[in-house]
Amino acid sequence: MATKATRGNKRGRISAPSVRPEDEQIFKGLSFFYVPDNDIAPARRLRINRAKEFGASWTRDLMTATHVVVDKKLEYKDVEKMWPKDGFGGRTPPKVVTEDYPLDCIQFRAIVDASQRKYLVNGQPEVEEKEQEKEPELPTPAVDFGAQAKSKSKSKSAVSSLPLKPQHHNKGKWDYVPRKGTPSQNGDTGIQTHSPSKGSDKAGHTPLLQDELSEYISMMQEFKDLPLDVDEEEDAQSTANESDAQLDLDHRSGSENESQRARRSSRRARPTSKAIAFEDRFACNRAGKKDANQDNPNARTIEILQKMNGYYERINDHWRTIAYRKAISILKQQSVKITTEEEAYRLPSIGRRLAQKIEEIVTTDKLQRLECAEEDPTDHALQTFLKIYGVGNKIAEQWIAQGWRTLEDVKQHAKLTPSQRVGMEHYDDLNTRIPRMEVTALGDIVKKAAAEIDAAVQLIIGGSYRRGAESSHDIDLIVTKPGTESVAELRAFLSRLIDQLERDKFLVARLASSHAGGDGSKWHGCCNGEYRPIWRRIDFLLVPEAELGAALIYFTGNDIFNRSMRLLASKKRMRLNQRGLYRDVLRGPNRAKITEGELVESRDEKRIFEILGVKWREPWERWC
DNA sequence: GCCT
DNA sequence: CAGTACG
DNA sequence: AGGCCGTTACTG
Repeated sequence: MATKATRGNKRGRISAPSVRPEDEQIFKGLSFFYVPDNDIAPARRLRINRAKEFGASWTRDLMTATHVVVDKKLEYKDVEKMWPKDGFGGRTPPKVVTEDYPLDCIQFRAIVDASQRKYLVNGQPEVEEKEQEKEPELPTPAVDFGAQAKSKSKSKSAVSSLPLKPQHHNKGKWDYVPRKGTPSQNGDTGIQTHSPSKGSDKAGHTPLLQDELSEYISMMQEFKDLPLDVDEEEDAQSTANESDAQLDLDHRSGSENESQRARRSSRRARPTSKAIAFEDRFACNRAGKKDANQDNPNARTIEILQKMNGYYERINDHWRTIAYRKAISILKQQSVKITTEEEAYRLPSIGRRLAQKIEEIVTTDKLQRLECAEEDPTDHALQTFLKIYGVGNKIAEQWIAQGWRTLEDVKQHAKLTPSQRVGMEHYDDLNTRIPRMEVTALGDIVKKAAAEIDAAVQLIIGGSYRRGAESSHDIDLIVTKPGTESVAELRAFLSRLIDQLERDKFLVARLASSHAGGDGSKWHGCCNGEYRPIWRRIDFLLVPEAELGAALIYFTGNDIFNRSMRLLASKKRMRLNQRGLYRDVLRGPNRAKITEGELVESRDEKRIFEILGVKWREPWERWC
């Protein structure tokens, strides 16, 4: 719409600049000196006029210019030679920029930073700047663990070496529920025994790189081999599964669409410099930690994209949310600031649109789309409503459609479920974060009560606490006991524990509890805080020891980490959930049953990582 | 929004 | 069943 | 065109 004015001239001759409304006069007070100093070429004449539309004046006198706008085909020395020998007489010399500069300003309706690298004229020395390598032309050769870019064809990772499932269709359910317990005692648990590539050379050679987890895998590999001079990354995983039998399907030739892959440069640093390697190790090492954020060079970009993501979440634009999440995840792993669209576009999970947004953020320090979104008057109400426990998009939307905008409106008019009522009445409490120390203390209270009921029961605090968070949104407790093989063996205990804690006035509300007799395994509710009468969210998860590993992965998270693990598993024709890691079964049209042998591992957290081909990561390294 |  | 919540 | 985590678990 903003371009309408010029559009009118489109096929006619270039007319005099129309004047833009006041608030678009971004160039007011600036005068541009163009190099070359003419407007003969229609294209640049158009650009000059366009700058005028936005308030610039076109000067033919270098001495009065605030900016020197240089044709991209010219060199800096062409500009330099017109520089007055006796200087500018005390006034600040004009800034030298390429012709992109005014265009960007216009596009973003703002005066952007003229000193950015992308506006440097050919041959123009950089002002200062330190890091930020120039990156001549070609992006660095990809060194993704797909590693096709390497001349050696040896590099493979276990990750890509298992046969990949094209997709997992079959939304139907099975009729059989596999039994508990991991057959880990039968040394055969290894998947490898079953990894006969089925001769499906074609099926199993895609180096999946698209999901979040694989990004981390690649990082971990980078980390791993950085002390060496980065020979190859392959044996990174060989330890992960002695299943090197599967290497047989590793001979994927260059068959695959490497061109496609090659487009995307790896975020792996080239091993050219130890300094770089070290830096990257540092970044990668911290990428998985919770505090990897603040000094990330892309922190501001991430911040804004996260806001945008939050908006789409509220809007319930599910798939867009996923795209943003992936992009943010990738961005967090970058050790270098991503400045331009092209730079961003090279990264996996970042397409044209996000790349453009990233550039806009970097150049203008904001995102128009976001500001626009935040102006939506209903958005504030949406944010408020969604923080009520038990209220999701549907309800929130309905309420807003009713015209309600505040909690007061809801309180007066809405019909609430019991859970939502708790969420309403303790809105502030439940949206207050819990300091780590308090989580510890509350956990101790529960542990003490539990010990009096059954000394053998173990309680493990999971969630963000286990990841080392300084504060948590709730308290996640895994309830397990040595020797147990099914949830049923723990249910009686939980029942007694809950009763006791309610008598103690520790537990104050139930939100979602498995009804006795059922086969439930979780209990959600509220407890009193450590000191003040403040309510805290608390979750119990019943876990037989036989499933502890899988449950720990689930309950430790974070959510994105879990989803990537599960996605990765599915690509390998396996399934991961809170009960265990399973190998997928070939299901007939009528959903043939799963046989018991399908459970691969559930007891040992590390084994699940291994079998999945993921290098072990400590809980605090699971921040995505 | 991105990817296959 | 849809909706919500859990990591 | 169709997938994007989980035959998740719980509520009404």
